[in-house]
Amino acid sequence: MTIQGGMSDELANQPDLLDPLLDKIYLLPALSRLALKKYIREVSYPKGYILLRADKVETDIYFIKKGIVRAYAQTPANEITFWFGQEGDIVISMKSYVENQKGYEDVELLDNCDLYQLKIHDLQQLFGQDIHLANWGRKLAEQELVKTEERLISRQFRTAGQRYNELLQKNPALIQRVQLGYIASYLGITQVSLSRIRAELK
Amino acid sequence: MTIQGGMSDELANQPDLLDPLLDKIYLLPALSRLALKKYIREVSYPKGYILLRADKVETDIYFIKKGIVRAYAQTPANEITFWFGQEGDIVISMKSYVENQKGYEDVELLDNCDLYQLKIHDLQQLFGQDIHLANWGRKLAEQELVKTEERLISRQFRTAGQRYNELLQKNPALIQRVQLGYIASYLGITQVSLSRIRAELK
DNA sequence: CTCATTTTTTATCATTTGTAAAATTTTGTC
DNA sequence: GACAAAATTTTACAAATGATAAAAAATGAG
Repeated sequence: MTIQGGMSDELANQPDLLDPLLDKIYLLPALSRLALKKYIREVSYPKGYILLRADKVETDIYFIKKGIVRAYAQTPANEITFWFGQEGDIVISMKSYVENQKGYEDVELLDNCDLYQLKIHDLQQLFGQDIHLANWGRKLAEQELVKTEERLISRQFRTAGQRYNELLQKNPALIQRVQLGYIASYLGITQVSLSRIRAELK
Repeated sequence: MTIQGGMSDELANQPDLLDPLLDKIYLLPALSRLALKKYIREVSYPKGYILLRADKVETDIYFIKKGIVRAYAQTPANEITFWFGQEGDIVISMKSYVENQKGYEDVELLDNCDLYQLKIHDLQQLFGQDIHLANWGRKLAEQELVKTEERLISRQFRTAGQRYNELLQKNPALIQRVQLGYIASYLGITQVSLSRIRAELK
């Protein structure tokens, strides 16, 4: 079986991790899914690569096939990490995607990463043409919205110590994969404070 | 001129504040907008009324025509206000809307309020039928997402004092309309701390 | 394996923020 | 306008967090 269209051989030939990723958002009819996949290509970048830049209107969004990334913002005083992305997560500059404006964040690869790349422009064209893809895009935004709301609530309702424990429970792998300085920043405390919290747990 | 369909006379007869509210999200073709408005009705509730409840899967969403509301969550220790809504804002339990699950929040009316009410079920039906409404729903989620992200960033990047000043500048009316205890909670500090911040500004 | 570099922890002190209680101001009702 | 209730500010003290520096541990290159 061959798949027609602009899809790369690379993408067509390997066991497909993309389909479940797309369907997790919203179950698409086969034709709509194919139409979308025509515009998706796979890319790899090395550890340390800056995938998105705060001073730029980004033109692409990414799905993480393999690897881990962090989003951070530069402030006059220091640098604040406010998001980690792992396998299955979506990397978007929301400001670019929604408002065509510069975002807040740089996104840095903390590992060598394999990514699925998709042009925002192509996606928006599809939204106007295919009701299933329009609803897929709706669910994409809605699911990110719930996740973002959960992060906001966690931050507003829980102390840094509680949030660290929450992270330990829900995502123990993250703490193995990411250095504690970034995690402290993510929790909104200094690395010294995080050390104190960790010391209390022993 | 008469408008056919299920729209109430009340809604049809008054100067329409609803159209601009709907179009601000995403400019709809006339037919799609009419299809949507058929399911929207206007309701009023008094100050103190609890519009959404944390322990309930909510079935409706609301647009605020007139008035001001707050969302808060009950914690074992106390009550945390984490959102204010005013004219033009949308009141949704995102967990109910997106995942059909209980949310975190009660929403209390801080004034007598006029609201536009819309059943989530009806809206979701429309999303499957009309690509323009599907894209309207997409933009609704996307715009709320950017707003939520901005609240998260504000909270993570700025001190309570900075955030109070930001609020003073961007939304001075809010501070007039809402008691400071709620605003302190919203800023993530005690009322005593907020008093200290306000005292320093004089 | 060893050394240099980076990351994490520990210790000390200064600052900020919270808690509790009292004093003051504002609001709403009769 | 006077009173009661609610909201806000002030004060004093306690607890938590940050800044800085130094020690310890972990990581990585040769």
